[in-house]
Amino acid sequence: MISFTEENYLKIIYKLSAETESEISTNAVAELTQTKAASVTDMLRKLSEKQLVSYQKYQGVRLTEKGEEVALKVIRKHRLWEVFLVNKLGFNWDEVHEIAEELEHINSEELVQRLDDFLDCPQFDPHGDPIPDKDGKMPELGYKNLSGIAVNQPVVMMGVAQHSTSFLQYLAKIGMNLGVNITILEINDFDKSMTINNGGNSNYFISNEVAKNILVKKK
Amino acid sequence: MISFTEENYLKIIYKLSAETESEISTNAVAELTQTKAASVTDMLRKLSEKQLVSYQKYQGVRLTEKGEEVALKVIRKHRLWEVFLVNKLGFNWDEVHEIAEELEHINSEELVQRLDDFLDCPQFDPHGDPIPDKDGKMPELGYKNLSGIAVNQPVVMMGVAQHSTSFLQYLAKIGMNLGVNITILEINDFDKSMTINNGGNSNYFISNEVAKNILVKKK
DNA sequence: ACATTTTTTTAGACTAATCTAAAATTTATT
DNA sequence: AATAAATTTTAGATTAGTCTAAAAAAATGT
Repeated sequence: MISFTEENYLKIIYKLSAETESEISTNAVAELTQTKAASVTDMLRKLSEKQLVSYQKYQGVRLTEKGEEVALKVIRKHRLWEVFLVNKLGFNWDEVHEIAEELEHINSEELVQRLDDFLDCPQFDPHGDPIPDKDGKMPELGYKNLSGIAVNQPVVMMGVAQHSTSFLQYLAKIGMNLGVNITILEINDFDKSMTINNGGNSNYFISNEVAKNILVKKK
Repeated sequence: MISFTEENYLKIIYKLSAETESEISTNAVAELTQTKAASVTDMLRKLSEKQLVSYQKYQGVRLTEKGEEVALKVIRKHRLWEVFLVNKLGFNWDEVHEIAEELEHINSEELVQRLDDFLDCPQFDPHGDPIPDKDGKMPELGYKNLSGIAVNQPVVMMGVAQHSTSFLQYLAKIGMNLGVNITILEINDFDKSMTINNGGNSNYFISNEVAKNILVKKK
């Protein structure tokens, strides 16, 4: 049996692994789980005993195949529930993360499968994140973040790399929704902030911090 | 903050209260929570401190208004999710209880309200149990159990008083679904078992134990 | 009414997940 | 390479929810 808490640790280690090649540090996990490093150490030992992670003390942690499988199931559930909340219940994309954090731990393979069918087997959640399929296969997308795109290269917004309510609300306010066409009009050398057009009459000025968290593909 | 576990205790005390006028005994709670009496005593003291129940040691327990409010919210969620699982995801009525036991603890007023709307504000769950409204008001129904009905009095099946998988599967197998017309053809004096017709060509013989758990209204 | 049985509570212990403070190890800096 | 700084682990404590065994109270049966 894998507890609610253990599932959260695995999910977080998975997410950190997606950003780094190397082992994940105790502190990095502590930050995302909102606990102290000492608590993480205890949990890593426990997960290691259960063969869900490979962990040597002071050397960081990595998911085993079994651990990755569990993490992907949790992520699958999280994202499917988000689709449900937005597409069926009419929530906005900035309102669903917290609720999905709870729903992702409901245990029933049958439920997940039926939910998937009910939603017509969506490939992406409301933030553009890919939804792993039944076997944990995650579509590789090759999206880039807006920060690496050149001036005048037309792109389409496909997702976000950050899910905080405030960030999502900000994007909604300036009309940055999934699917909009974006062109960078000018990039400031010193801080990489940029002026963009996203289809409307007026242009927007955004910081590099924002651009880094917007995922796009070339047209 | 009210924990998952505390919510379960309150729900169970509510259900026991619906069957009895007097205080609920520690043992009765222990049986339904699947814990030992000693654990129940501890929890009752805790709930009492939180003003969710009124409890004097050795004197049994009763919900306060605040406690009843919480219990009704949990029951509302449980039953709404059951409607979702059956009406939207296509589960059978005997498959949903366990899953709803988990879903009922998801915390979000907004979610409950939107779910309610999405399901067209149902008044009854798939077992015929009434769903409390937003303010905790539970429609009084005056259903009787089949065990108290006279021979030849036509009635309609409206619900069940027991939710075990095996019982529900048995009912489904003999065509006892919500809404069917039932007539008692004969009652055996010694054990109150009975022969009934429920609309089909063949009649069924059911025990009093079964009859007691079938809720009906007169036509 | 008194003894017996049943129910309930107390006392003390256990597990999971967390914490703080101190010790150990690794990494960075001069 | 030695020392300082940062990170990670250990040790010991805490909280929620549970348990068993023993004690206390209530209910039951002559």
